[in-house]
Amino acid sequence: MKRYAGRVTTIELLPVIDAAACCAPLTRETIPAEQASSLAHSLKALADPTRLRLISIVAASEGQEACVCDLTEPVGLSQPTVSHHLKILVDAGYLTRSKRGTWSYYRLVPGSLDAVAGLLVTA
Amino acid sequence: MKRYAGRVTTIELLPVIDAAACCAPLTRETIPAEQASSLAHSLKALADPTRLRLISIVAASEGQEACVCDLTEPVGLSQPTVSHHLKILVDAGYLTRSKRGTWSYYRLVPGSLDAVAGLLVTA
DNA sequence: CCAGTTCATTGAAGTTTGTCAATGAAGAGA
DNA sequence: TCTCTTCATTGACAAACTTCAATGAACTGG
Repeated sequence: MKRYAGRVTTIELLPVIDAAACCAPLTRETIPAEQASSLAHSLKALADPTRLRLISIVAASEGQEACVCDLTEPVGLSQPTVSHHLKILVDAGYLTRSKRGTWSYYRLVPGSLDAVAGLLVTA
Repeated sequence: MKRYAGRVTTIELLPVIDAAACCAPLTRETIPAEQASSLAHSLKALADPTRLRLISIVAASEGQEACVCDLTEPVGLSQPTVSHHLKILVDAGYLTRSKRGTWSYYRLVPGSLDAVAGLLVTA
């Protein structure tokens, strides 16, 4: 029998900030399996070069927000692919989407990156 | 033509701490593609529930080290699979391996987790 | 109402990843 | 020397991921 992480139980996947609300840093004591899955999910959303660049571009943009059309050219990928990555980041709690007219504007969720970082740090 | 992250150029993949040595945090300015790949690589090594647990168990162990045989039972996976995950963590610079007799002992690289965390943090 | 723009979703194809069984290498102890 | 233990590597397979082209939904401006 093969086992795949996160397939056995149906765990609730929280946005980063909620996931960080409860827990001790990784190295203090052995992390429970469920928390490990949650943190892994948060990290996986971040563990892609394109998504890191998207976050970076959004955060560094005028007014701290950007629409899809601003993002396809810098990352050099098709619009559907960019939308796909953005969805992953929104679902994980790093970005928010607000639709105004025809455009979708994406913003960094304040504190979301610090929340994951805080779970990794040793201190 | 399909493009896959990290396949186009042959970039040198540094251990976490070296990768963190140079760079500004993610949100200050747009991260260059090469740095994004490097950081994504570091995060990917961490973005798995089993590997997070392995790090956690090793760090919380007696003497801050553990051998493979101590690790298979807690994570509930086969020995080859655990060795595989450990290799990924060593290659990424989070763990070191030291062989003593028949046993391989794994230790957390001090500062490695803080290094990645520092690249994510907003401040 | 029609044409054009922006963007999300769907479906498909190739790549990568996580896992195990089987095997092999290397040291420990009889 | 022979056997046992520990661990890494190999090969195979299924699931998940990344990407694109095609499509459709929704708003904008004539």
